[in-house]
Amino acid sequence: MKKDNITLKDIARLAGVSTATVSLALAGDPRVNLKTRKRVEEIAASLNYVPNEIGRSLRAKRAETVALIFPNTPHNAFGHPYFVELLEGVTEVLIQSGYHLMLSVSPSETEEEASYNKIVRNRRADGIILWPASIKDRNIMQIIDSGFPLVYLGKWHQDDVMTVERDDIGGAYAATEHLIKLGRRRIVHISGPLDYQVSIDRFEGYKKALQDYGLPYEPELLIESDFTKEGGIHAVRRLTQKAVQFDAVFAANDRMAIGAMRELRNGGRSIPGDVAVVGCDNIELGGEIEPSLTTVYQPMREIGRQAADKIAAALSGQTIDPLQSVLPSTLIVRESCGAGAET
Amino acid sequence: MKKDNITLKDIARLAGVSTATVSLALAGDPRVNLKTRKRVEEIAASLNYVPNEIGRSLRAKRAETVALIFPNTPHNAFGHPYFVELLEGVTEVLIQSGYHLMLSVSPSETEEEASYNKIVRNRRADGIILWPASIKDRNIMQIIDSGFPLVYLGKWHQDDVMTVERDDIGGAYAATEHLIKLGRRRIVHISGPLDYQVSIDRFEGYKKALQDYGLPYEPELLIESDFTKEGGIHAVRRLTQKAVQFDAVFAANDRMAIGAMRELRNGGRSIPGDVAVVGCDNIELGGEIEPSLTTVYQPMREIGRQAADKIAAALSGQTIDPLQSVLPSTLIVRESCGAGAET
DNA sequence: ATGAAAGCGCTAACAG
DNA sequence: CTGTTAGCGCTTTCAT
Repeated sequence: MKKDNITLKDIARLAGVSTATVSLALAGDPRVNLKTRKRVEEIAASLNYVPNEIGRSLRAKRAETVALIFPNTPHNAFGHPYFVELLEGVTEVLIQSGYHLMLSVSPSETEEEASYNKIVRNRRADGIILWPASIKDRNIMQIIDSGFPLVYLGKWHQDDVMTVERDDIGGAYAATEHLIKLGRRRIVHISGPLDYQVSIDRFEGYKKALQDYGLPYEPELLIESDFTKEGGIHAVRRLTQKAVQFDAVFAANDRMAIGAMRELRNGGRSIPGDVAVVGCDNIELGGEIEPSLTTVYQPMREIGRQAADKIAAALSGQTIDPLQSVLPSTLIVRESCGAGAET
Repeated sequence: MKKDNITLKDIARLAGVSTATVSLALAGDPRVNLKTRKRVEEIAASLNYVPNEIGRSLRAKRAETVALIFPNTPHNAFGHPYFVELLEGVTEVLIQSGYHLMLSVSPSETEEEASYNKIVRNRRADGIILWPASIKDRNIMQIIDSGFPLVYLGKWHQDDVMTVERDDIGGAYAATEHLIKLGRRRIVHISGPLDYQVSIDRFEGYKKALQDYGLPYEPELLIESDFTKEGGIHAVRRLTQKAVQFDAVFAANDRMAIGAMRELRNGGRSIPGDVAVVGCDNIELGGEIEPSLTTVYQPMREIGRQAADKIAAALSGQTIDPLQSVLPSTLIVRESCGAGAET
């Protein structure tokens, strides 16, 4: 059972040299005689030696590990449509750069402080990629102030902090603009909870497009919801109750858009004939339903890649290319907006 | 910038005691005077002391970390429908038990050996939860033989190895039985690649149900495919080309089932009227399409929980409840099978 | 070209 | 009750 692992000492003994020499030899240091090196390497290989990284880490004061911190809030569980793609991008780069990935779920907001603090100070990770839970996050300030390497996935108000962002404002703008260009004039926006940065930004993009095209923003056209399909359904019900007139819906995510579509059709309205609908996120479902959902695609995989790139570069002391990046969104035009295009 | 962290030594100096005393005091050891303990605790708190876990790990020879190893093969990327749920279950328990989670993507099969070996021996993790890439995996044997704590997510041929399994055979059996009870007699099975255990098992369950109900297994009713929607489409095309008669389809996953449905309707066949369809996995999409997809649900979150439970128990030296668990599948009856029930 | 020794931060056995 | 000491596995001067 569970025999102890081979250490440098074992190899040193067998090779008849000191541990220091073994260490140097295995590191390929030119100072050590070729013959000794060969011998050491052979013995190491035959014993199936794998360095104990804990020892190495303690010595080097580096864990060769990056922590990906993801909040565990109702709107940001792992089931979040972006999570998997982001993770793919992050692992792809991290593995290639030789870092381990520690996945940390940030717990309830009350315990967040202790949690962040631990991750930062217990030296288990050399750097952090952080998906922010909410905008009001004092604890993040602490990490940043401590100088701990961090990539923040979102907007941050200091320009010396590494960030990788999706362009939520631009995406929402494009979606709204698209509807306007198709001749829609009374465009409802079903937003997420407005204490989330993502909700605020998508709302912002919506308003900006209206304004740029000379349409008034009317508060009755804004329905604040919760990112769920049911939320989309209820949003449409509220509009119907209040007898609000509208010919288009831009929902801040696909699930709400799909809920809205369902309820609209239940109410006898055709899509896109009576009401054009555009969502956000490009979840798989959107491409399969009838009519298929026009939506905004955010390159989360690439965001993950760039975040990992930045943290890896920072950890190896390189200067970071652009410290902050915003990645463009793409409008995916399908049937629900009535543009007649297919994807 | 990045000031060095507080260590025991710092506290010891400030408190005027030795590091050993500080260590004991913070561990709440009763041997240390209450007054000194209080003082030490205060100083530690005021300095915001967080133990360096690397040092602790080296000493304790434990990393307090569990690695989740997930293969990076075409059929098992993070986008796999089960991955997120599994991950949720695993993190839920692991966090509660105080373990860190290291996420390891096992690379190309050629490099697998080196990779496993490293994870096992470099002491970065104390235990492994392993999602097997394929059935022919010599390397896993090595880990098991070495006595390294491992939970294998699937079937394993030695009963002293910890496993948590979903019941693929039972799930497939239930799906097929359901179709038979609905009066279907010529049931096609669209399988996954038959060098995957999951494909073999689901095929097995299918055959078993046929046999139990006195229906012959006919090789022309088996189409081996690849778990993709396109695979489902092509499977139906092949059946049509060969003019095979059938009144039901049991697909080994939902994506193939959905592809099959699409192609069947393109060919003018109604669902479930002409052909009843049942899938496997319970992906979100299945509940939304028209007609909604009857499918087999596997409790992956619970599997993740139990796997984490087992590894945590093993690491704390407890005896494991049942060493091996098989979790039951549930048939989710919707519209595509024609049972008239709704979910 | 190699070895001896120190030390990363922590804990545990043993003294005092 | 507290301090001393040693050592986990590794790397890195500094001697030799």
